[in-house]
Amino acid sequence: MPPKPSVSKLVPKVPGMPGVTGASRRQQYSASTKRALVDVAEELFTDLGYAAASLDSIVAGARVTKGALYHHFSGKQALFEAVFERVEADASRAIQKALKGKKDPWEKALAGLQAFLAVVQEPRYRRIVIQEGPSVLGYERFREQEERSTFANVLEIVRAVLNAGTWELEEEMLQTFARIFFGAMSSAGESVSSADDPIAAAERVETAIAFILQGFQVLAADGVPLPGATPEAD
Amino acid sequence: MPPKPSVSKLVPKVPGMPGVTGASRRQQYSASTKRALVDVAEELFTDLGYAAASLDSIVAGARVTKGALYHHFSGKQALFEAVFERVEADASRAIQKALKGKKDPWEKALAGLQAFLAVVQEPRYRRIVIQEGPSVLGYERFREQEERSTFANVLEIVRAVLNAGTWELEEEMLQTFARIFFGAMSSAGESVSSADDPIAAAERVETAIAFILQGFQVLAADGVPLPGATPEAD
DNA sequence: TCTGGGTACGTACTCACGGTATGTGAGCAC
DNA sequence: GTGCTCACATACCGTGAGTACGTACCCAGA
Repeated sequence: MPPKPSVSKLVPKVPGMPGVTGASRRQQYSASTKRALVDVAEELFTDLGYAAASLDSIVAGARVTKGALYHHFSGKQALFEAVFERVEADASRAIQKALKGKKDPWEKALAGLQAFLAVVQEPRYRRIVIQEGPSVLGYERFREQEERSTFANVLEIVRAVLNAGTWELEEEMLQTFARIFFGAMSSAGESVSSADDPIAAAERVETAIAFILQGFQVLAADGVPLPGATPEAD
Repeated sequence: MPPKPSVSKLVPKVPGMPGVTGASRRQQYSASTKRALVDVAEELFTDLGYAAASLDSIVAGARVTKGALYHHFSGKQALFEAVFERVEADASRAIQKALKGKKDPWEKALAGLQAFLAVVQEPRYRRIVIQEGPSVLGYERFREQEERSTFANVLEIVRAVLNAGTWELEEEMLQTFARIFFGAMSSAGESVSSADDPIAAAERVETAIAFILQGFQVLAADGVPLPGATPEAD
């Protein structure tokens, strides 16, 4: 319990909620105002979108004022970026977790795909990362962020799968394939989340991508070189 | 209410040499104010983005006032939608044109892919459709628009390619494959347009996608059924 | 214990921008 | 020429991002 000053004025009370004390948020969590702002912002950005979520409503939800917000963030966009990074980081961690322990590249790929499809269906990921991200951050910054988190996972998986055989791909070609798969999975994931039957849709996506990967295997077995590959002793 | 028998037309009087300054835009192009607004809006939305392009600057560029704008459009978003639809329609036409005359599905696919990669590199398409579209229109409306134009082209190509062999795919599975390829091409296209060497990057993408399609062919030759395919007499 | 500076806010304001309400001249219809 | 509508123009309003500045609190050092 922090030392109680004689009078705390301007306490934003919740009207009609006698159970909630009038103590200011600052007194309760003075150290975590920033987190409270990000929490509320994440919710409002998810529900309303960037433009429609006003700073007034965000600071009201966090029970602070705009002064506090501008103390911690340089502006609305910076607040959004904080939210964006957290959502991306969470998504990346979820995928990493799914990959954990899988040793076989194909198993890894399947687990990663499933985790990715799950993430893409989260409302906050869809809204904040996919829908608003490019517009608010600008395409360059959006791409940078993506590169460091979710895309990195896809790249890792693709690398594992494509290098599993007798190929040793050029880095640029590998990046190209990763881009292609990343886009394929994103788009497919979005279609899954807006499908009438998401479970069936997810299965179709998994089947389709597995089929594509199977094509890779067969080509490898037939000795067809991957484009941009340098032959490797087997 | 009786139907209007005549169409009111404003004939530009233009008594002599129309000076560039002075005369109101209404007198010169009163019938095409709407198009002028869309033209200017397209340019400003492309250069500045949706939020940063103010209506004041748009109406100033079109040499009208906000009253005129709100006479033709219900608001800023409606104006954006008009721009969006035109850009999408142009893109779709460009792809259709590239497909024209190609009979062989593989040839068709390659031409379509190249046209798509070209479209994705246009600044207005990148900014208005890819970057701002989902955010401004909302995901649902964005998806709808896409479905009717660019995606429809991809679907057509994928249908031609996948049905070329001995398969007859279920419609849903076909849609899934089309989604996957659409996403792959979008993502790849974006990476192409932001690459240091777009030409080389485009070649890599074409190579990679051709390789994937080759996998389909080989699997078909090996008699591996496409998932969701009903066998067909050959 | 006093004091000075820094931190973490709160308050009150400005300004730009989207949207609206209303005014107005030009051109038919009769 | 009178009245109506269309195609705008102008003036205004509300909202919301961002800013200037004040202030309570905390800690360090004298």
